Amino acid sequence: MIETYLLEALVAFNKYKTLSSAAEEIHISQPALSRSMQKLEDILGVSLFDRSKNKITLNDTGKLAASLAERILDQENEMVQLVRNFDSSLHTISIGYSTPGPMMEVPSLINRLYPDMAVSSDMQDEETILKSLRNKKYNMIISTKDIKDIDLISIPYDSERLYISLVPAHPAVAYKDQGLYFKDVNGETFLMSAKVGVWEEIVRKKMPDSKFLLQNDLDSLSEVVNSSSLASFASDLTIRLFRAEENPSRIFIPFNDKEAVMNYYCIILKENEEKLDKWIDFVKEK
Amino acid sequence: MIETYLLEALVAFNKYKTLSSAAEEIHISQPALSRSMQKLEDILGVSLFDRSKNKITLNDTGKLAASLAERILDQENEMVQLVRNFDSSLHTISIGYSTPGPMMEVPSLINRLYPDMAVSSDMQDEETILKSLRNKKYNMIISTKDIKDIDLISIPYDSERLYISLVPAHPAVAYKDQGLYFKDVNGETFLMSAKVGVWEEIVRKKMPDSKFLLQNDLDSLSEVVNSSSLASFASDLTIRLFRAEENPSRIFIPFNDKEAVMNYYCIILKENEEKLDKWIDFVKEK
DNA sequence: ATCACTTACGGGTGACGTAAAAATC
DNA sequence: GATTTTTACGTCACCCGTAAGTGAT
Repeated sequence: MIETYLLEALVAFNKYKTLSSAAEEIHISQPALSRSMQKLEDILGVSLFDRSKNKITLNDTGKLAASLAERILDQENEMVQLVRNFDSSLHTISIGYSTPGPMMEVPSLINRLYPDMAVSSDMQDEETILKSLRNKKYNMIISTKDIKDIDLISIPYDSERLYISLVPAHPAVAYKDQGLYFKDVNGETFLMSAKVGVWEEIVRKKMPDSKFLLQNDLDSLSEVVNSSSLASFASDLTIRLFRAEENPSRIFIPFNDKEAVMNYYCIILKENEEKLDKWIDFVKEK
Repeated sequence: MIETYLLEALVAFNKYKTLSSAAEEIHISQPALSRSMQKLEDILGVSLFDRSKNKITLNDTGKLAASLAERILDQENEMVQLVRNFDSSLHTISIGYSTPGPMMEVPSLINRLYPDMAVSSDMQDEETILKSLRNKKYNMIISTKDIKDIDLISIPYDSERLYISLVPAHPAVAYKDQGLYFKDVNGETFLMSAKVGVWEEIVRKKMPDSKFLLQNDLDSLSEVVNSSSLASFASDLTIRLFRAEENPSRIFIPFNDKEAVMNYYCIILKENEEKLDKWIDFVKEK
């Protein structure tokens, strides 16, 4: 049988055309490469090169061998990739989201239930995450829609109400206890994360006269928010997670509109039921 | 990169299920195989086995790896085959025939022109050899038909006249000088090689009342012929090749029928023109 | 006790690099 | 003289087999 290093040597020579340059490229000495080529001919029992005293080139047989060798090496690399990916998929719970709220909470919950598993998170629009769930790119998604299907498990998972975040001096703070409506603050300028998923569409629609200053980075967003008197958004979920109530520089007031409440569903492929058994029990009992 | 011996080891283990039996099958010690499996896991950075203290089995990742490894080994074997076949095709002139006459003569002529080339000979019916020429299975065919085509070279190559071979006591020997006709010996019983190609059809058609005793092996045919007084066939070509005229136990009389003469054409794919240049010149000058 | 696997250890093959020679440009 | 390839030679890596150890049947 032909060892892989010989195939690599042949492919390198075919690519770089001289023994010296090919040897340099694959970090072996030039005599070593020369010997490897001889050995390959010996194993195959076939002449692969046209040799003159200080020149060596592949003959037709050699070119054929080199192209076949390249295919084998490609396949070997593919094997390594596939095996590593498969293995990592066994040790990873991959989750798709359409809004950032659950994405801040779920990974740590998962981590508590499956301490040896890695968790990967990804946010895309509703349609994309559902497709990727079916593609098995995700093991589960947190959707804003309750999708019933024979091969899917859908469990209600929490809900999230949008809040407005205001400096204490803002006049709308008067609504703190009773809450307010989008129309009450339509026209206000908001600082907002660029990655809020479906929320963006809602606030733009309900407050068409408002301006939204999008910030890509979450850290810089909170920095800007803290040093500015502009309004921004929060939710019951983020307030709880970040203990934001303890921050005296901001007052949070809930929106009362029905559109300000997002109901989430945890959706899992039936075939992943066993893998996520503990998580499913946890969500159902919530 | 993963060396081939590691893939072989993995595939063997997958096949024989225990390290000890697999090791035996591939003629290495069991500890060596154990180490190879560890090394493979190390290279891939992945666990391939479920291990208990004295039992080891492939896990799902391992099964995936084993099946991918098997494909790679298959491809490597295929490479060896293809390269060897290609090389041997470079050193072989492969010729298809539809009759045995030229097959007895051409190889030695070729050999004289191309002393370093091997010659392979094969007899099939007209249709098959033409197809195999186009398939590149043959470099050239000796056909009984003159085929004109854009990608073919067709050169008249010799002709062959059928003779009857008789014991001197046979009454038809009287025709020795003037020749005879098929109808003159219709009804005669002939000893004949089973591999005479298109000749068989001709003699059966022209001498419908004759019986033909077919002999598979050429050597035993000539033995039977020599020890029998039955008629058999020869041709100017075989008489010349075997100096059969010097054999006193047999008289050869030509058939005068036009069907008793076969005109041959040497047909070559244009793309093989260069490879067979010397042969083409030789045939043209004949 | 036997079997199956792993770990430990010493040995030998063979792939490597360095050096040198030969040939071409 | 610089470059390219091959041959020669000594070295070292590493793969192997033997032996020993551990746990399961």
